[in-house]
Formats: sequence, structure tokens, C-alpha cells
Amino acid sequence: MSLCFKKRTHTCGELRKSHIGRRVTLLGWISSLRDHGGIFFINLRDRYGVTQVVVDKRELIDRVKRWRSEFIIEVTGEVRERPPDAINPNMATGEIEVLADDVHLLAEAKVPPFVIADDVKVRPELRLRYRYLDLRRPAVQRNIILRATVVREIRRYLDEHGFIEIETPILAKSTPEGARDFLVPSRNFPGKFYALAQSPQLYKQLLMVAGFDRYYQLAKCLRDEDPRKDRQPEFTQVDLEMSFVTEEDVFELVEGLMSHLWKTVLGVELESPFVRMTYREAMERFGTDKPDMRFGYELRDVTPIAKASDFRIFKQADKVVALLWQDELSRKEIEELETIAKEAGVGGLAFMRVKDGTIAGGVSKYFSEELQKGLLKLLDVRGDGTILMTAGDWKPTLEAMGAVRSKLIERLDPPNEYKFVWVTDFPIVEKTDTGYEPVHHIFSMPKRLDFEHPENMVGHVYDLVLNGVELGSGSIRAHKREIQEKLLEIIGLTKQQMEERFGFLLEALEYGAPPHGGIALGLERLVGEMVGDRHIPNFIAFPKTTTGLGLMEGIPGEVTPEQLQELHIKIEKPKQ
RNA sequence: GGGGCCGUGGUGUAGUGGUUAACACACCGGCCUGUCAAGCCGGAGAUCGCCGGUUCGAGUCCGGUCGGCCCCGCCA
Repeated sequence: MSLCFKKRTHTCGELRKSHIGRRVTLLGWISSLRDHGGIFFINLRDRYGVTQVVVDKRELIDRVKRWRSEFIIEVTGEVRERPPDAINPNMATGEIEVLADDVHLLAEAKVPPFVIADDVKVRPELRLRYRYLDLRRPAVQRNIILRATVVREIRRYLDEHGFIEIETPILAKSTPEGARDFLVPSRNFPGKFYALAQSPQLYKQLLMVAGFDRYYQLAKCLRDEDPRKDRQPEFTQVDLEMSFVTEEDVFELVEGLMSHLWKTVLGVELESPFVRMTYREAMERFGTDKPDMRFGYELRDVTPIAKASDFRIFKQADKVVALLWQDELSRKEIEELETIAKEAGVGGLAFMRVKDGTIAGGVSKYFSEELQKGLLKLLDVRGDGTILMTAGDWKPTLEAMGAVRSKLIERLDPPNEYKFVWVTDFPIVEKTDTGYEPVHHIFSMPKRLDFEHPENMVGHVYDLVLNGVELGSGSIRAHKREIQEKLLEIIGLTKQQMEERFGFLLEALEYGAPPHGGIALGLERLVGEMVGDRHIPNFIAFPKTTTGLGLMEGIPGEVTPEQLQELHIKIEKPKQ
């Protein structure tokens, strides 16, 4: 069978008035076909746009009559101006049309399970099952193209700044720390496994040891954890690492990269340097390590006033924080917020109402007039509203109020702003019931060594946060073997375990490892946040569902007994 | 692992224990030379996700199960 079609001269998105009179050939999908008897209008679509084709010749109409949406056709004809009353201002090509003098069918199409158009609502599972049709919708294509544009500009910027793009292995070593690994059984070595890389962290450090003092990669990362709207089992990180740098150098580079992206992709000038804030400050002002700084409503420490009240819970608490909200919240609304606060680990959520400059209701009866005045002043109350308060230990109290704040600001219209912030000085480890766990990962350089109280040890560790979303995190790394070993010891690894899991890294640190650091940014989150869409599957061509299934391919799927045998694997299914 | 919401012609929805499951779009046929999500006339199309239970009677109530979305856990 011969492939018989004319070469296309233009795309469906580029013809304008300046092309009038030109003879053109377009190839594309029929997005709509309007039959007026003696004249047919075809909207012809490709990824560049839609162009109206007019068919009025008898012999062509006999052919076109049998066509319908999503057939692929070839159209040759002359570009002509539309009659003034037929101009479509909603179409980029709306001033012209192509009068067909020859049309051919290139491919028929079954009636699709849903109409291929932006404004047609479709169940998500159906969209995923027929993702190749979903991807034909212009709005979905825009997301994928946006991603490609961002990727291109990332490469352009980093290449120009002396970075070398290096790929690191996908088949890597399993580590019980951190996220659950996807495992790949070894055929040649029965009972042994590769792990799919969760991130290129260790490899990029080894590249620094190797002397590639500026490395980057658009790295696929694979983590076997339950997905969320902002988390997929496989996703992409903009991973970079530099030698001989301080935190400030990393900030400057990344701010430059962000400014470049916003300027070239969105045409927006970002303000830089970005705001910097320590982890501690972020917690105390916003109750979270990823503050959304598009909104005010900061938390206030009211411990001295609250402790002086007659409210027993407050008197006994380490910390009492308050949040002043602009509206009068109903009993029911406060109860909902209290549920959120309790989930974050506090006993409850107290409230008082402010009306006409005075406090009433809720726990106000435990506060003397003087304390109430102090509260009004401390919270800088102007106008009516609701004061929310909670108490307990430092972290749960702040986190609880942070969760309440997040919930409340959801009610506000998000301003069209990009508020970046560097959150710095994260602790290296956190105390748990069983010992110490890394807050980020365990390869970061502490600012001060404190092996007596590791939980007090702050690191050269930072997150880049945009509009309340963690875009990525990074650090200056521990580039000396002794320090790295000490850190591993703190999280409970024996010498033997260190050797087994990270021996290759520790050894490399002994052969002239430069001071180095970097960052990894979530590409899908970054792209999504540029256009205010926090559903990252929208920026992945073939995403998984929230249970990790691939509905189109039907994965995970069965394998043959022969495959299993070759891999030395026996399946034991869970009992009912 | 846990919680919430959802599943009804191809698609999106309505249907709040009782007749023949309703509507819009899509689809099929017809008419029409200026439409653009064309219009008009006509038609076909559903075992109400699946299994079981309650009931004289279940799309509707109950239990289980499969699938989706959102959330908690988890995500160094």
C-alpha cells in the first residue's frame, strides 16, 4: 500500500489575511463538520490550531457527506477572505477560510468515546483510558506544550551557565531510608534486586567528586508511595548540583533560572532576590514550612496573655497562638476548622468573636477586660472578625493553626501573583519514638555540629516555595567522610549498615570531594504553578491514577510463569 | 492501611421505595449555500459498575466488591 498524500504547506493555525490568494494544502483532524446541503464547513484541527474549510463543489460534497469528526483529511484550496458578517473573532484564523478544490480522506476514525473539545466534561477514568484522545484536546495539548517550553528554557539557561547535562542510572541501589522503592529483580543473581532511582542524589554528589563542577539533569524519579493530586509514582526533577558554592550561590542561580523561565515563558518579570525566611520563622508566622505568602493572616504568639487568662488549657500550655480572621465564622465552620486542628495534633480550637471593637463569645469569658484589650492590640484588630486560638507544644500548635490558616485562605480569591520564598535553616534530623529521622535527607551539611542534641542541629538545608507549594529542596552537602558517617550514626546506622548502603559514597568522599550543594525541583509542580493548576497529571502525557494504575495500558499487569521463573520469583497472593 | 464523595444510553447529568427510567450533547437518516458547539424534522440507543440482601416492589435502602477523584497515614 502506498502512502499517498500531498505535502502540507501550512498548519491549521497559521493562515492569516496575509495569505489570501495563496494555494495551500492542510492536513488534519475534522473537529466539526457542518452540513448545509449545498455547502459544507469543516473545522480542521491540528496541534497548531483550527482552520475553516469550505466545500461547495458538487463532486467534493459527495465525498465529504460520508465523513465525520476525527477523520483525518487532506485539503487543497485557496485561502480567501471571509465575508464581513462571517468573520469569527474567537478563532485565530477567523478572518480567512480555505475554499477546497480537492479533498481526500487519509484515515477514518471510530466515533470517539467523548467529544474532542475543551469544554466537554468527561469522567477522569475515561480520559485516562483513552489518553491519546484526551491529549488531542487543545487545552490538554497546551499543558504538554507548556511543559516542553519550560524544559527547553531550563536547558537553555543551564547550558548557558556552564552546566553539563549528565544522565544517571535508573537501575539503582535500594535503600530502606526514605520512600518505598520500586524493585527490579535480577535475572543473573537470584534473590538480588535493583531499585528504580528515587532521585539522583548520590550520583550527582559523585559527579562533583569527579570534577563536573556544574551538573544538571531532568531526572525521572520513581517512588512507590500512594499518589496525590500533586504526586505521581513517576515524575521529573530538575536536578542540579554545583561545587565550590554556598547556599547564596545556589539561591542566586535558581532565582536567575526562575526569572528566565517566567520571563521567556510567561512574559512576567519576577522580583528578586526572593524572600528568605528560616524554617523557624516560617513555622511561627505561618504554621507551615511552605507558607503561601500571597495572603496575610499571620499567626500571632499570644502565650503571655493567654497564660494570664483563667482558661486552664491555656495556662498549662507551652505555646498559645492566635489567628485573626476577617469574617464572623459560624459555630459549624469553627467546628470544621477544629477537626482540622485536631488532626494536626492539638486538643481543640478556641474562638472569640470581635464586634464593634469588643470581644465576646467563646472563651472570652476567661479573659479579663484588660487581657481582652491586650489581645485586641496584639492582634491589631480593626473591624469585626473571629479570633481563633489553640495551645500545646510548639510544633503541633503551630502546625494546627497553619492548617486552619490554609483552610481559611482557600475561601479567598487567589491573587494573580507569584510569591517565591526560600525557607532556610531546616533541622537536619527530627526526634521520633525510636530515634532520629532525617527531615530532608541525611546528606546535608550541618551549620553547627551538635551530636548531644541532634534535633537542635540546623543544616545548610533549604526549600524553594512558591505560593504555598514546595517546588523543591536542596542543601549544601556533607563532603567529609567523618561528618557524613556521624550523620548516618545519628539516624541509627551501624558501621556495617553504612558500609553496605553508602560505602561507595563514603569512600568517594575520601578521594578529594569538593564542597558542593544543589537543589532538585519538581518539574510538574513548577510548570503547574506557572499556570495555577495544582493537578500534576495535567502536565504528564501518560499519568497513573491515584492508585497507581495505568488505565490505558492496563498496568500493573500479569506476567508469564516463564518470566517469573527466569527471575527466580514465586508469587504468594494475600489471603482474603 | 483508614475516611469522604462519585459510578444511570457513547458523553454529561436528572431521577429522594411504586406506571413504559427523563433531558442535553454525540450517533444514524432526511432537508437546507454562510455556518462556526449551525438549524429544522425523524430515528436508534440503558440488563442504572458488579455480587448479594431487605421489601409485595430497588436506579433509589443495607452489606460486600471493582473503578475514579479528594483527604489522612505514607511521600529521606
